[in-house]
Amino acid sequence: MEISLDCEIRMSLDKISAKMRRDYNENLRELNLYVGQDNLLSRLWTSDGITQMQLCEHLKCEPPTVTNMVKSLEQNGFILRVRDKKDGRVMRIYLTDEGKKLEKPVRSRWKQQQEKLLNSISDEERLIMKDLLQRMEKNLY
Amino acid sequence: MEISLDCEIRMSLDKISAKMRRDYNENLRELNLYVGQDNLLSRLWTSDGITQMQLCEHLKCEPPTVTNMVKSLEQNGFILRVRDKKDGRVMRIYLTDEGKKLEKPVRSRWKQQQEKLLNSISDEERLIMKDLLQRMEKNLY
DNA sequence: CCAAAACATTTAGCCCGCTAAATATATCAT
DNA sequence: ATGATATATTTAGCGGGCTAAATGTTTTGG
Repeated sequence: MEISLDCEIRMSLDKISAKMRRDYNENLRELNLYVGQDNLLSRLWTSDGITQMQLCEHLKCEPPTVTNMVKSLEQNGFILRVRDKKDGRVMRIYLTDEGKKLEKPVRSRWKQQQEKLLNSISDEERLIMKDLLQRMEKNLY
Repeated sequence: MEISLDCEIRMSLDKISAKMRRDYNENLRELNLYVGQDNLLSRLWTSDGITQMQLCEHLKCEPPTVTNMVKSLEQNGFILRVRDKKDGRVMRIYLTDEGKKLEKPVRSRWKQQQEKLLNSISDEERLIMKDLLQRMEKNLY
């Protein structure tokens, strides 16, 4: 296997993720969100009242990152931070009504961007892609 | 096509790129580089003396981003910024000897990370992957 | 020739993500 | 019961990337 081919895969991944990130960010600004915040909210739409540490694990990022994201989302009225009554160290994060309302428009934007990305790529190819990506993901951990 | 499958592709891409970025960043710290700076240097290894605008185009990022990266790389002694004599608006970027010396160790780290990512993925699969990724890349632009 | 438009870069200020260190609370072991 | 340790979060400060606005230089059109 040529090094150039490896490079092309690496570079393609880089470019795709960077471009997607920019596009999502631009797109989410209409909802007063920044890229990354949608993933945090997405976890809360499944079930809220979880701790910041649980968000860290889900988002695979560090505690200070969650602190900042949560602060911004709270200031914009999408979530509430409530100190746990039994364990005073813990903050539990709840969705506000405004935060719940974002689920539909965010999912719609996800779907739209996914279709743009996967345009002209067949169902079979999508399955192959999914498999390969998941194997690559495992390789990294 | 199920929305869930699209989501899995999107999420896998997200996770892979985020993890790769973190790993590269950690790895490059040994060379006193930050992730992203390797790509800028990589363009210069091909040929230096190019302008910041040309770096913008190559890196597909905005002028202020290049300003900051270039400032940091200059402070660390890897590049030189020289004002163009014919067009006083333009800064031309040159590699220092230290900057040139980074090519080998950076390429070695790229190769290492690529092999980690593509571990257990056959040559045929790599070709398929490359093709699919390049089609996806085109879709975004 | 000179004012207006175009262009390259910089500055200021965000957010994401990080690390190191600080803070606050809870638990554990003596 | 209390000092040490563990855990959750925050603060400070950095770099990548962005936008909006400022600066400085060049080009252009009347």
